[in-house]
Amino acid sequence: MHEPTRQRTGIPGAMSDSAVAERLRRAGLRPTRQRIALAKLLFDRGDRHITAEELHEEAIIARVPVSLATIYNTLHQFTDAGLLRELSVSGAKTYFDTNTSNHYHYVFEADGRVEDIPASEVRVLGLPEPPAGTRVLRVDVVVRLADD
Amino acid sequence: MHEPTRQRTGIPGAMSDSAVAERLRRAGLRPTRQRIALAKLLFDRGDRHITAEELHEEAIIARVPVSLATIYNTLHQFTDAGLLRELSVSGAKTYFDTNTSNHYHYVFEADGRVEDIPASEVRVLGLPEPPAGTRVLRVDVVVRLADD
DNA sequence: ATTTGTGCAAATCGTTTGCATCTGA
DNA sequence: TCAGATGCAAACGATTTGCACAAAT
Repeated sequence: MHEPTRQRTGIPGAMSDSAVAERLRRAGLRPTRQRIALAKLLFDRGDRHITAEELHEEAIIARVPVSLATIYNTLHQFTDAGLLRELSVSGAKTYFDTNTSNHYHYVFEADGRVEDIPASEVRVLGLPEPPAGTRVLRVDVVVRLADD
Repeated sequence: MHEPTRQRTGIPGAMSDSAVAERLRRAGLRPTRQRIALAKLLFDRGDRHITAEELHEEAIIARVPVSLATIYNTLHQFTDAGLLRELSVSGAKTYFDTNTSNHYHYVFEADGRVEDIPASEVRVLGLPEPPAGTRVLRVDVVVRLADD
């Protein structure tokens, strides 16, 4: 139960409020209390896939009272600002991915969990030209897994 | 009334009721009026991607009064029976694909439309072994397109 | 006769919106 | 100050569910 983790601050996270504020500002977002708090929850822990509901709970636990509406607003603003990526991967809920770089996902059908496909050299070959008048925004690859 | 055309055309469809009934029976489904009617709407026209709402409208137009609840039930039963494939591809609505073979999709972000990637030699290379205790159900590839 | 399917309306779930109230630059 | 954020509750759209009724074997 205890990792050799010296300090939970060796993790990517542990940005100071002002560093987070600066990051938000650079993204064109006014650094409000809620946005700073949510940004820290989102980005202080490396790559994660999180739903609005989950983030809301974390916020409450972290004693950052935010309404669900604000969570949704914030997630979408962060997405528009390029800080997050939206994953539409399983039917119902929407996941937000703190890793906006090019990568692919596992989806565990058993519980709907989403995870990155690790260290992969995954490549998609043989894609035809996109239809006239359109351009490729991105290519999503989802590997659906069932319990063995 | 009259039977203007026995087989509407060379289109895949035009299965007789009894042929459809047989197909349902083979899939382990009791061939009821509604299921037969819906199966014909779904499968008489080659590959399609359709939502519950859309199928409901088609059914009404085809003078097959079915409730939306039954549409949902039927789509899921067909999916469980392997007659359809569920596509969770864009946030809100769920698409059902009458083509259950291995193929990939375009999603037009502009309107959420889904289409098959045509005649493709698409291959996904470099996937790692699935995590212990799991097996790959399938690999989905979605190419998201925006208007140019 | 028994089992299974169907229709309806109400219920649920995730998400969005309208609006009055705050807050940060 | 004052545009922009936030909270709340009501609104929403897609899907599901509970239960009385109807149809298939």
